Amino acid sequence: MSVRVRFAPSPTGFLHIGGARTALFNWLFARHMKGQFILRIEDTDEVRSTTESVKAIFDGLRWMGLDWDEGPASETDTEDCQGDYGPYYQIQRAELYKKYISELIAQGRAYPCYCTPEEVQKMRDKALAEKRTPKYDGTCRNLTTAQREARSAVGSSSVRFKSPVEGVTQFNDIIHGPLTFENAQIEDFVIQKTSGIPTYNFACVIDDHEMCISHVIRGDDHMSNTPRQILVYQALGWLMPQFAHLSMIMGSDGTRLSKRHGATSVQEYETAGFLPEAVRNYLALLGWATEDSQQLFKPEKLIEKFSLERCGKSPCTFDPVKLEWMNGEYIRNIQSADLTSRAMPYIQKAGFLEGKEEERHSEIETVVALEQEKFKLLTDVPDRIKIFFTDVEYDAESVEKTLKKPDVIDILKDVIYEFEPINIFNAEFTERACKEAAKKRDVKNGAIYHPVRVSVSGRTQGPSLFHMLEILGKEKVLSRINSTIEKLTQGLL
RNA sequence: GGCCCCAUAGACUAGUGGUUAGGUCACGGCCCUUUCAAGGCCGUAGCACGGGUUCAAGUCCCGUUGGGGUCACCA
Repeated sequence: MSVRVRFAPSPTGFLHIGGARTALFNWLFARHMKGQFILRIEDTDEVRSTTESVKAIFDGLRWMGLDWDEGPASETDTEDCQGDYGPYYQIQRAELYKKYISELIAQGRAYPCYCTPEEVQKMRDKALAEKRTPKYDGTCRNLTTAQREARSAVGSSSVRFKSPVEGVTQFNDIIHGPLTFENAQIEDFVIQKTSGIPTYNFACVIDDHEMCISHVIRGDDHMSNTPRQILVYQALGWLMPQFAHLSMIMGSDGTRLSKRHGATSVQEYETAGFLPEAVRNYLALLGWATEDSQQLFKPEKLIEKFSLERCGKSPCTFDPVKLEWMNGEYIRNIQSADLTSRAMPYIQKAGFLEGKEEERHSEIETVVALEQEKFKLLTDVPDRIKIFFTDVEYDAESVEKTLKKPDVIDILKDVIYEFEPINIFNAEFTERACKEAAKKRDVKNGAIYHPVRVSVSGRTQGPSLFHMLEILGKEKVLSRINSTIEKLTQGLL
């Protein structure tokens, strides 16, 4: 039997980092097993589902590089899909669910319930007040045909699944092993709302079966839903898929990852300058590891080595610091041309090239390459390369530390004296010239280097000095140093 | 509270009865270096606790504690 897995988000918000991890594990498993990865939109929540969320989910998955073999092909046209098991929006599969609801009612495995949400809520409150487990009391479970007819004449109904009152429901989770739940704990849950729309626990089963899903890989917050779903499989006489429940991702304080832990949507990570392959690599390591605890994987290696059996059972904490480290690793390891194109949107956003980014592409690439090993985020790129393209912005602290020392003006003048005759203004000759200046003044090289750095770049931190000078060119370097001398003389710094 | 799951350093984890408990991030030190990085070397730090089983337990069993999940006409 071929492997078919699905990612089935409900479109009620952006693509959350936890959802992205679930999608990734499904995708890795599908690719590893040479199976199918299916995207299904679970939009049975009529009030919270939005098309913006559908788009956000698509964008997030595409950015992560998680392509789906079957699923919606368009976020706007819900009819448009790829794959033979569509439609992939649940709201369009209403007839299918109705068919099975009728079947279950006919078999006596489900029944219409005329209790209103308010009445049910009252039961719940009462149970809680008496410290009992809230559970539907079964008012409508044993109605006679006559009673049913009478009640349906005056009002519409929801449909409840008739859960067994005794026995246990078991399944063998790929990650957790054998799991057992007592049926007595499971109430007669609603499978069709009064609106006629099925609930999650029902629609999910119908679709997983109809779409021939072989493995259900999802967060372990769904673990307690599983016995309910299994009951539905059994009632319908269907074989159930294999289940694999992934551990939850937590924030640094041990609570469920949420807004107050910082960025939680993959879109925010894109904006912050992360590379999708780094995010993917990091997320893969949250709850999964190889025998040798390898950290960095080429994309095809991740697919090759991934296995559900090696997924961990315990919850894990999301660590943004390690993600940043990993992003830096990826940035260092791609071609500088590639880095430059990926950083381009962030450079454009910074705005200092005023729309001339494309025509100055090769210049940019040169300086990006110079600084490549220092970037952790793509958003670091504009900040580090800016000095090559804009006028010097003097950093107050750097000025204080290096330009406010005695003799600095004379030192800079000496440097100009040494630089002026240089014809080939490259790293080698500028370094030689600076050393010469140091020698003549009988000072340490650093006494020359630091003032030069600050006068041409405005700060103490930056690229390798002589390479920076070479790229800047003789004309710019001399004019920046002269301008610094002038400002110093006039007391403007 | 009921039910379910989980438990190796601050974080992610390797480990399937016999290991000096390994790797990665973070942290500290040293080296390299004009700066910031990167890199190299070294280091601090861990089997939650208590009972069993066994010649031998991080590893198996039970309990305790702690953490998480879930108890909707949300998914």
